[in-house]
Amino acid sequence: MTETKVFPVQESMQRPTTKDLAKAAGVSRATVDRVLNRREGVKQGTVDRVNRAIQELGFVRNVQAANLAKSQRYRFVFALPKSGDQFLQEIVRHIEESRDIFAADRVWCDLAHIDENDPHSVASFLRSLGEDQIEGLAIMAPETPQVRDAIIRVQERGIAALPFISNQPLLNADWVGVDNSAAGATAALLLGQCVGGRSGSVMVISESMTSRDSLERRRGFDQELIQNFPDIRGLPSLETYGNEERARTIISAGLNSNPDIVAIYVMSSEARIPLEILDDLNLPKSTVKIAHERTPFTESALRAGSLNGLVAQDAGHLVRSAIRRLKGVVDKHRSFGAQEKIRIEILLRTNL
Amino acid sequence: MTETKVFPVQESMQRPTTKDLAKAAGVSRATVDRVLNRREGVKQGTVDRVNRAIQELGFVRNVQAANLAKSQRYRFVFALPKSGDQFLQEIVRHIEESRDIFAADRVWCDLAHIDENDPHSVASFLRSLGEDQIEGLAIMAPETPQVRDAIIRVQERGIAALPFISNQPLLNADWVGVDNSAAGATAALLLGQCVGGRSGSVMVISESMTSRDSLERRRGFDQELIQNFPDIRGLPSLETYGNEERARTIISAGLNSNPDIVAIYVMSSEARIPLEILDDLNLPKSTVKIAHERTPFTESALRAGSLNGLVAQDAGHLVRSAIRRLKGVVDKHRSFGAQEKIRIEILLRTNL
DNA sequence: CAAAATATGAGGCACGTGTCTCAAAAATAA
DNA sequence: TTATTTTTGAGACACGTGCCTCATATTTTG
Repeated sequence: MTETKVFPVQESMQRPTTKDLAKAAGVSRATVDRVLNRREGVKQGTVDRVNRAIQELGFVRNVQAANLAKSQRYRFVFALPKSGDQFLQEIVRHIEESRDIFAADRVWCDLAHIDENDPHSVASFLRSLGEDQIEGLAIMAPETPQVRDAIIRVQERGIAALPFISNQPLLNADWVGVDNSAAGATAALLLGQCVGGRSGSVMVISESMTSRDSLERRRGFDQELIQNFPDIRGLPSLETYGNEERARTIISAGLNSNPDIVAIYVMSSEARIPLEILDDLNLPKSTVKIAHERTPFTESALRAGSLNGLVAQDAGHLVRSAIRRLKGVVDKHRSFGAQEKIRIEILLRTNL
Repeated sequence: MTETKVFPVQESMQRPTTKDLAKAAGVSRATVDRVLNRREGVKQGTVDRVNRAIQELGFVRNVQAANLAKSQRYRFVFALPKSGDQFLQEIVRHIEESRDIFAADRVWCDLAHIDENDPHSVASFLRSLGEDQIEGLAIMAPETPQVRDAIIRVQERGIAALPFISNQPLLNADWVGVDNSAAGATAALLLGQCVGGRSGSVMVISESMTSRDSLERRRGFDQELIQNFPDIRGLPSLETYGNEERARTIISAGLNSNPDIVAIYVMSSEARIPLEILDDLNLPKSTVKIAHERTPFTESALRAGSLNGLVAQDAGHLVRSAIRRLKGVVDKHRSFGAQEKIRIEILLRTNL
């Protein structure tokens, strides 16, 4: 049997224009324009007639033409913490890559470094953003009343604002990032599976436990461990504060005082320092190690077998998703829903 | 410290137009157009001058304006196998979702069902596609000389063609899908981890082993198992041919004749039938089960704990990536490289 | 009822590029 | 040199929408 299928062409695939709309609704193009762009001074009855015509014809505004007419540009700023761990460097790399990828879509991406631990300075940065300068903002900063309010005010000024990686839960807008509690649970499940029935305790290393993200991650981790791996006990989080000296001290101390450690969970996105320290301390080969985020370092550790698994969010997806969503907000797109959800990825040696 | 940053605005962020290009190169807009669109009859020296100006100004063609001028549309066809397993249904669902998402970009997606096991009919379908009907084609069909040639001829007719999910390796174009060998290896690694040191054999269930995809997956699976889990032995693949009766028979027979089975690997994307049969046969709870692809069925099986893990490719990403790539080819975009690579996902209960 | 306010229409220009045509200039051949 | 061919320029129109002005039609108010 021949599977020939003739595709509908020409007329039927020509999308209706505002002119068609005007004719169908029995109004002028000017009125159609007034309705489409929600201008004042149109009778409700007329608005309804136009909207009905939109429905019937399946009219979709030609965003390209509209952007052309408006000389619309998409100037976006990624506001990222100063501190330059490798994960952040990956993010920056992808932002720079995106510049080329989205250049054809009239998207500009700029970087701004903020002092994420100083809400005051972050807020003042946000205040400095005018809608004549940018159309959108993706911001990675810990949740703070001050910052949250500043973000709301940015939005009120007509700028699309999107929490990025760090959620701002009170801001019930959508955001780009993963569910940290689920990420922690995934780490626990993966870790538990690798431990494979042995019993003992897990060392948990974090840069700091002050942010909501860290706390959620830890909570998700503990819950999963308690429920499904009763033989594995999570130790209190060791906080390195990003300080290598301190990290070395507390990690050795932790190992000495807990001889039953069967696994180590490096919870923060800066995995390099703790992992390097652990390498120096030559642990038994059977000690399971799980970390977060894919960086050149964690990737090669995984390949070398000195790391069992990685729970990660795809830096490229994060960046591109943020751009597409900001663009969607500017274009007044409807629902972006699940399609842009960031997955919690599990990376093993075989699926890098 | 206040983190005020003033962003460069206006002129500097106005992308140069063809008019600017013409002025910079000291030629007319007509000549710029001739160079940009590779028309004949321009002296090499002039071409070089224009190209130099493009470099210097960092000119990027405004695709939106160009498309508007050309009334460019993107009519794409997804040619998919008739057989309607759940994974394929997911793909179809995402294609339909994409219609709305990409409508604003003037993208139409059509579906065509092909008889994937009849290369002759597939080729004749491909022959029927004219460049006046569609701009791009994503095709999921097993590799065959006949099909491969037909695809090449489709491309020669000026239609963007992209192997979709099923690779056509001899066609050294890029494609959208995952490395099946790595996917198999990942399944093995995950399975081995879950088995956790026990020894025994693995039942491998597949719909059929005729396609290259299946063979590669199996090969990747075996290699990983042999290298890293010497205590686990992979049994010969059981082929169901999509027939439930047959599946039931061979699975029970397999279980009876191999009492040391510690794990089951459902290799094909149609996991529902084998898994339902396995549920009926109440195996020991400790039997590890790994399958491929996320569908409503496998998802709930994972949630219920009757499945240990899933190795999947994100159906939504596959579809959207295919659309973006076809669009890229039509627009003569440069390199899409790694940014659109489809990941091999590991799904556990916690990261659904 | 007239006067004022509101609603709609007609038409034009702009956005950046593609695609024509026709004329002029430059290079090449005779 | 002149005749011919090749290369370039100038200009116009189109694409679909946004945005503006001004005039006319319709409704509301006093």
